[in-house]
Amino acid sequence: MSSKLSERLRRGDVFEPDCPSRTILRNVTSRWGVLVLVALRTQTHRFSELRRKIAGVSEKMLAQTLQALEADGFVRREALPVIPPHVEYSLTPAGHEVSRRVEELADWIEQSLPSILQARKAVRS
Amino acid sequence: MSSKLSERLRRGDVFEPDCPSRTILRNVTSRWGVLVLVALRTQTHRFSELRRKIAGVSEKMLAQTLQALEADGFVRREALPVIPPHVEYSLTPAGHEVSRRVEELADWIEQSLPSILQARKAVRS
DNA sequence: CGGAATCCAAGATGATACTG
DNA sequence: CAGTATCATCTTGGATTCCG
Repeated sequence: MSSKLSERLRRGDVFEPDCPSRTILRNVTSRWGVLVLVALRTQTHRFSELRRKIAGVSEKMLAQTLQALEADGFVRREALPVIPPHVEYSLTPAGHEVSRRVEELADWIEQSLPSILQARKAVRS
Repeated sequence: MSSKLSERLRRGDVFEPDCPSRTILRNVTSRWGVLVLVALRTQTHRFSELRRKIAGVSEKMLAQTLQALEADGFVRREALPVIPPHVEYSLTPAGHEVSRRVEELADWIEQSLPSILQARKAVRS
């Protein structure tokens, strides 16, 4: 480590327990955050569409995840003032940047799944 | 969706709740899994070295995380039969592949942190 | 439809003590 | 040193209910 603490904090350092980058990273890599980011890559989605696409997520967790990603500036929320309500979720430019990297990770795992499962040991996590 | 369910499961699909790829993804993107993978990129590490490098992790969680990543075939554990014990952790070839993608994500967040924090809203997750 | 609010179960995390 | 075991706690996650 050649850099001083102040420098590392300015630039962000996930190895520092109090660095905000850890929080961002947690939101992005959260159980549903990953899937939301990947799901929104192809197109904007309504709340209920996301719920269907991301099988297994509850309303509560999806709403919570979307709020966190919106707060971090990765997701844009547009509510059309109509009845019944109509809300569109899409990626911001920054969101597009992260989601690209998240998807690369997810894609690699999906494609490598067969060999991963073979190499997998019997030990349970 | 043009592919049938059977095909999607063969190849891995993180949007399928029962697909093993979701479990792998969770282990890899877990709170400490991400940091372990990035930490091991530069070099092999002993248990205590990892604990120091990944500030904030408890012994229990580090051990648990390492076991999960080892079970998935991403981390190799080598215990030298000496007293006191000496254990080395390193990445397998597959582990190197995932960690590369994980690091790209972490790096982007670290470097973009300033602009992310500016765009961040006051809403709390 | 798209949530917010509430309650509760389950899992993740941590501090501490102990051991080969 | 490198863990394991135990217990306490904090956070996640889900089901349900209600509302504009």
